[in-house]
Amino acid sequence: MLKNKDFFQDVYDVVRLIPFGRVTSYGAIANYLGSKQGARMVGWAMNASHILPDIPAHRVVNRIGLLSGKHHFDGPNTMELRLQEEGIVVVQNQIQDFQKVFWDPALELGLP
DNA sequence: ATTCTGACGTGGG
DNA sequence: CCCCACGCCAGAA
Repeated sequence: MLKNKDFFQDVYDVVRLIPFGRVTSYGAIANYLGSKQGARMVGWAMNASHILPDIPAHRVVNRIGLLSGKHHFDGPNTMELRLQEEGIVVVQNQIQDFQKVFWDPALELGLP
């Protein structure tokens, strides 16, 4: 994956690769794309992703497994609901067994 | 042009 | 444990 061509597009590509029932973090994606400190941009990319289809933004949370972006979905519980549908347990915006469901692109896909 | 604000993360105190 | 400052960069005011 070449970095800094279309950062947003790269982010979308990675997000699309997140397997069903797994989640990852903004920082993990940023790290995979070579911008270790660019986690904020990943969040910004998600913000713009709501227009695009097939972007499972609900599978992207912050580094501690907190649903920091739930307010950007249709309803206040949409994100949590989608995760629950995939078998992920969420209690008060916090993903349970976060380590188990965590999917690291740099680890699973290999460093670019 | 300048300033501020984030769906973040790390490090220091 | 909590709080704060910094780095990152795209948009909005």
